[in-house]
Amino acid sequence: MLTDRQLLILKIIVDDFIRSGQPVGSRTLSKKEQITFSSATIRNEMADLEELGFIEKTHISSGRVPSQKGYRYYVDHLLPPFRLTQKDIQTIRSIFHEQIYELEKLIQKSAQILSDLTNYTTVVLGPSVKEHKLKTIQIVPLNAETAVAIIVTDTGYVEKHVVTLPPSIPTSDVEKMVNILNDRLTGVPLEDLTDKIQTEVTHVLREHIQSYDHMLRMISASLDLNAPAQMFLSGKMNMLRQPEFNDIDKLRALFNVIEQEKEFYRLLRKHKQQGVQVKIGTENDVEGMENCSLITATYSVGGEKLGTIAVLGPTRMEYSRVISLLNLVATDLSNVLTMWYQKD
Amino acid sequence: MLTDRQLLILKIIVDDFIRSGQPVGSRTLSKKEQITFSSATIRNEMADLEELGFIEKTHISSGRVPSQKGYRYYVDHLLPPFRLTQKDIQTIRSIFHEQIYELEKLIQKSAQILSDLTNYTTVVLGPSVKEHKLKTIQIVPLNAETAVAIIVTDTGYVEKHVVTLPPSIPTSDVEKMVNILNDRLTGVPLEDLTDKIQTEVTHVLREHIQSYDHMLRMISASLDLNAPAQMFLSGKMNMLRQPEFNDIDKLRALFNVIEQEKEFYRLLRKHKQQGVQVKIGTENDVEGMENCSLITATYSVGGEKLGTIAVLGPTRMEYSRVISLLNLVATDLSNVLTMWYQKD
DNA sequence: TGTTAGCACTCTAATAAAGCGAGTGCTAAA
DNA sequence: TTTAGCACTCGCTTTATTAGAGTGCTAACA
Repeated sequence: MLTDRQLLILKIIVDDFIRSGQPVGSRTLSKKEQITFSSATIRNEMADLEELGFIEKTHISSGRVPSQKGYRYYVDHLLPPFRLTQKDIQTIRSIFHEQIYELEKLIQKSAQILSDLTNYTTVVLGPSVKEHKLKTIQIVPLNAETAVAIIVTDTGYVEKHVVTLPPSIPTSDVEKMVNILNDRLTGVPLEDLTDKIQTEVTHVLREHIQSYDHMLRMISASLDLNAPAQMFLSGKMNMLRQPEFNDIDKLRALFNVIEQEKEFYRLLRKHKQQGVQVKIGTENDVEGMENCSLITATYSVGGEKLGTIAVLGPTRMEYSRVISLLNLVATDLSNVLTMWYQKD
Repeated sequence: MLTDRQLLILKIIVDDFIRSGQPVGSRTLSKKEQITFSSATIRNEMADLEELGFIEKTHISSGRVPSQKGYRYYVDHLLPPFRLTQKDIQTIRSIFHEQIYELEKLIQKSAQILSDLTNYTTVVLGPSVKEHKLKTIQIVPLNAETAVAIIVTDTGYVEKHVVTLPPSIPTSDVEKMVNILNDRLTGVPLEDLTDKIQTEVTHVLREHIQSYDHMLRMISASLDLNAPAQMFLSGKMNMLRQPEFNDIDKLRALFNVIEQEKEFYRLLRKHKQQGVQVKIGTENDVEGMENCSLITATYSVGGEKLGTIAVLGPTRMEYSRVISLLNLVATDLSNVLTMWYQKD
């Protein structure tokens, strides 16, 4: 559909605009060494490209700027191969050289490095804990009335919850209950806990424990894990440095979205299959993100998706570089996690 | 030193400027009902006030704006009594009506409500966990090589740390160790743990446990609590709405400080004694906070300071209202916490 | 037939000029 | 001591002007 010359021109326009942020004119283009024809020819080609919707003018006599469709085509067909510098690679690898054994910390660190390297914002969707299996439940009484209920999963995830104890319950009962719970529930995925308690634990408790109903309510409350997967954002303030958000109103609109987090949650969850995905401008279908692109990748253990890691930047984004960086982080992260969890 | 009339004028200028954000001229002032004299008189008085350094002009023929000294005097001597609305009071009280049993959540909620009510940014310095006493240590093995070490304090604070286990250590040894640690260390303030382990636990462990040195190192690592007290920020983005930060560069400078967090840590720790403290502009002695004021208050249990809660806003801040709100939150928070911890 | 030089034209952004209005300081009168 | 009056200052907005970058179109060229 597009001639080679048109592709060349489109590619250079996008590259140049991503680099400079300025609309690209025919004269500027004609000076590029890859270009062997005159500015007049370029003008003709640009008029065609504009008619086809790949580029647009900011005003009637301005240079051209990639349209959303133009970016899309660029990302799909024209992306120049990008060689990460050794320094970038080393910076990323350094995350995994440190002795970090906690999933959350590892994820946070990844997000931070990625946002530092790209100068954009990184969003990570942590793994849903629902599928993690219970390792142990502990109830630590603090005083006569309150206790901390602690849940540990096979992945090392720890959740705590301060609860009230029934008045004057014997300590032995608490211990008994903890034993029963651990006996029956170890290895059960967190999302099934409530059911399992209903079907298997209630009747046992009823036999052995005073005021078992209060205790049950309490334990159910602390197991109320309808909490969505954790999300980590890093480098929000990098957006302050993007010239497209020099306008305070655009900035406000953007941060409204960013602070919501809800939308990101939705967007990141959408990404199911492997590989890197690029969503440009309105493709994200979020108000306030018209001028942003979101590049997402999943990380996984042994092929099974754990979560999503994404970079948010202006549509005028260094796609090539960001995709490479994101890819590296995601695969490294997956590798490390796969190693971790294959030990079991 | 200042005549009553000068005080009146100063007060109205500050009030009006805080309200409107516009320099206040003699004509505007003369229309206020409290003012019984002419604009010419006001001009004379304003010239004096300016000479004394309480107000300044933004340019040679502009209205007057409070100087830092002016704000200082206003806060120290002219603060109008502020009656919180019933609605504000109820909103704040609602924090404490909910069944929250966790210190962190309570603090976060307080910060959030305070930033919502004021439209400024709230910073809270959580209690230092150093003085909390150990309730229990648990070590939950995850697989052959790793385990989660969990520390619970008497305040319900939980800290976890994933650690590596010595190769092929018997489970019984881990249990033994946990028993020994709990035996010897329960009730010890966290900050003394390392010492206590050195003096009291090492020799016992040596007798009973294989590869006790690895275990010791491991447990020490997970007790490495030189982590500073937690800090919570809420409502950072409220600053976007302050007209003084409409300028993108000022905004950047401000967020540089906010994101650092280090400076806040320093500032909030400085506040030792009871009561509300107001630091205006350069009084904070932090680059980038010249246009900001920080109002701090401490919260405490039974008179003993636990942490600090603060509101950050532009120097053109609703001092009266913020002080009242902050006061209410801090005292309510103190009351609730005192109730909690007097149960022991 | 595709390419290019040339040119008139358009529009932005930067700069200058002009007028308005809010506010000041000073003077002289009450 | 207070106030009315007035000349003056400056920021802000509006209007004009200009320079420059870029375009589309036409006609000539290979």
